Amino acid sequence: MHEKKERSHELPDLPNAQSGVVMRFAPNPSGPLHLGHARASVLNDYYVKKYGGKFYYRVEDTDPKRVDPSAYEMVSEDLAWLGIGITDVVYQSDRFAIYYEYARELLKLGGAYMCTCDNNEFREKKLKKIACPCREISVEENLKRFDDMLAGKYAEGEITLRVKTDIAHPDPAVRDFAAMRVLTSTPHPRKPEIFVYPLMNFSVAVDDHLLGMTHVIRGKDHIANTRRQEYIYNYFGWKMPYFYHYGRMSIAGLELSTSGMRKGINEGLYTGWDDIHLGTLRALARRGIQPDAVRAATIDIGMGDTDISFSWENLFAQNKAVIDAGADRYFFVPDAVEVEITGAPKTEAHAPVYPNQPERGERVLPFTGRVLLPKSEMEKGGMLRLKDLFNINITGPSSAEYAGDSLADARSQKAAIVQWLPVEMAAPCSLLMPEGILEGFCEPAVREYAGRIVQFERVGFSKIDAVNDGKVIAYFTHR
RNA sequence: GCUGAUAUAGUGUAGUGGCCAAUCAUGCCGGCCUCUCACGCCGGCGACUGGGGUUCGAAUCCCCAUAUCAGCACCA
Repeated sequence: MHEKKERSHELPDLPNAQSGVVMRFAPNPSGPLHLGHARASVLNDYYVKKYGGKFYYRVEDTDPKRVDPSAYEMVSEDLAWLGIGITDVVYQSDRFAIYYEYARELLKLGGAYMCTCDNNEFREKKLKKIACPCREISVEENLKRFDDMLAGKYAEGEITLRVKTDIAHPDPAVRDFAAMRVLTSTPHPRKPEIFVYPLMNFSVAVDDHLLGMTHVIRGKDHIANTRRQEYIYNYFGWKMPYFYHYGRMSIAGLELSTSGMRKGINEGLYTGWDDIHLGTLRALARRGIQPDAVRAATIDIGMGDTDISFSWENLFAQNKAVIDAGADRYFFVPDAVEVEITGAPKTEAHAPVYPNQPERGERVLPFTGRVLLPKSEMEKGGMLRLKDLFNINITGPSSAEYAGDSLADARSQKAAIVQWLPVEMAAPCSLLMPEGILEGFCEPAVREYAGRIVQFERVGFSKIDAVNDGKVIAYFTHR
């Protein structure tokens, strides 16, 4: 009756994976992980768990301008929360010497050159399929320029290591792409002495090979990069990993870019990285979304290259399947009005903590004459059934009279069965929803649920975020 | 503009020439259960972007159109 269904399907097999795989999750440490990262990490993690092998968390911090030092720790926390099975951690900022070594090697192979042309001029030539003069300089001159670069003889922007591809390649994106440059304006938070930085395509190709990646699953924004990296593999005679590129994912009404979220935080639009309106994993966690639900929803989406608009419905449905059985039921009365009920006997209500499992116990709510009811229900007038108590007929904005105990009567009159609270047994409670804050009262027992999820009957699942001086702060999860 | 990719119900997904008058999940509607509009159960609704081909036969292959997306950075 309350068994969890297996709701996520299997992903297709990977080629040459039966004896194990080596994969990686390689984000730029610019902020905490969000739903987009969840897809990258979960898909790769799925296959490492399926086939066994290694899973690298590779920190791609080769652009000091894009490093937020606090992100190093946040990403690790987020990966742990998501249950990603990282086996090895690598910082690219520990590997500059390796990149220099392979860059020198590539120059010797004639697979790259040191370009001193103006960037904009190069770009214009490239679009016209015209090679720049630097492309023809000798290996010796290239190596000299390279050594001079490492010796600090070139200022920022004066020199670029370019990989020689095909200057007339039909795709302008792959023509002699940049692989290394000088950058002195921003010191690296971990390596302040460094001023020559590899660009993503170079460091990624070198590391993917050196670390022995067998399969790479990443977004389709990297399709052109894969083609570029292929040149590096070919120059060195390396074997390419299998590459997969999943499509773009958007979520209605959600900012998914780290820079966009940071901007919003700085402008005061959001309270922080875990603001209820954001798609970061920490925001989802705070709202009561479970890592297993994120995983299931992500695997359900799979790695198709179609662009998709991810919908909250699917994530919420997965999450509900995860949390329902563990969520005790309580009353929360939003926008409460105090109602005097006349003619009723002193009695008490016994409500189950979880209807499908009576053994979990019951909540006892005494009735002594005055109760709190949702304003919206009172305004309807007519008969109401106070759940697990008795019926009332509404006689005014804050008054009602006893109308018998019969549940059958309430049913036959189609009276709403509503949540209520004794006035003397009500804890103030703020329910934070994306649309705003719902003020009201809940059962005092909810104060014991900090950090856990309850279901407020007829309202929805809620994560109890904190209890301050007896006041409950809850985050609405979903219905 | 150039290069590449994709197009199945509201959303996500399965389907790689006949077993597809198309799968599963979610959503919505109806019913059952139930002192929650939860959980569970039953039933229903709802899709192959368009047009040409190829073939005995196409959601599946080819071409064109349209739409969407990605890249064309000294970001990742």
